Amino acid sequence: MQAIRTAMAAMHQRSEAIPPVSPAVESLVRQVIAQVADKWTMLVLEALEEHGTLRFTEVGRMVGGISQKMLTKTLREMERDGLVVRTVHPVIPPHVDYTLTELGRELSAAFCGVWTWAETYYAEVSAARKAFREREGGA
Amino acid sequence: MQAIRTAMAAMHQRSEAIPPVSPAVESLVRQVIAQVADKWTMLVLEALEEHGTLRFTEVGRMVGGISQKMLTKTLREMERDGLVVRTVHPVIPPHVDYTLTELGRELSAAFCGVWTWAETYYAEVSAARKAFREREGGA
DNA sequence: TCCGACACTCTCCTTTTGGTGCGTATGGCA
DNA sequence: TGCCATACGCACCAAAAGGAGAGTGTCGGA
Repeated sequence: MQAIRTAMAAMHQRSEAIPPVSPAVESLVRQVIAQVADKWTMLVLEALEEHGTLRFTEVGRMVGGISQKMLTKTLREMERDGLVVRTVHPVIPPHVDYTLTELGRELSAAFCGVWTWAETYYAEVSAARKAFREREGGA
Repeated sequence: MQAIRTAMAAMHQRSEAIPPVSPAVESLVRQVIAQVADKWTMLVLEALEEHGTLRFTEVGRMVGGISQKMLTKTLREMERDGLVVRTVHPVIPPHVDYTLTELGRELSAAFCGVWTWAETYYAEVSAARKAFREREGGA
């Protein structure tokens, strides 16, 4: 069934779906979106937005339920993408601070709408899931 | 290093980081966010918002670069969560339509800010990545 | 004296994600 | 007669995500 893929690719190259922006920009935007539309990124963003500068373990506490591995990775990626600044204080028990950049704060503001949506409609999503289960799943 | 995890869990249970909302709601909201903050979900949402009602292959074309498996899965989850309506026309070459619900349109609107952010700042993200590479990576 | 704390890194392991390709039902078209 | 198109489900497989736990280096406190 690669016919569908071929058709997709062809259509995509001809960019029928996206007339206003160039394919290159589209691709970059999608890359950024895919990177940024991540659960942990969103959560860390929220934590830093709400509490300002935090150190490693504090971010972990605020986010809750994240492993150090994922925390390190997420923070590194956010630093790479210019969303946070990482400040290392070369003292003997290590001390590292993380702060949102302007870019990070902007993104946080943009995600605010999604948070609001989730808080506003999570009950409806639950209801929809229940209805779906009863319609297709259990019955 | 499960000390950190234990501390996190304890803190989280005591919900020091999230005073305004109850932990149960928080958990649900996070679940919804995690579900919805997905690359394909965002892309499908965009496609349906922009083009209205589409059928399976059309969604695939609009999104671009998605396999049928992921398309099916994403669409099913969105249907389950009440974001799209799936209408099956029982004709012999199968015909299935997908349309956003009001909930879906609201979410799409909420994500609009993130899209705008990405379009506005993708160049800065690229620059930040380049700088980071030069700082830590290659040099 | 010896453990804990910080901010990681590294290894091992399981789970999830995602791709490819095959099957399917059948009316319409060649 | 026989192949195509639609919207999938299913099986198999590779790759990536993600968690658990151990190691690190030094210093201050018990």
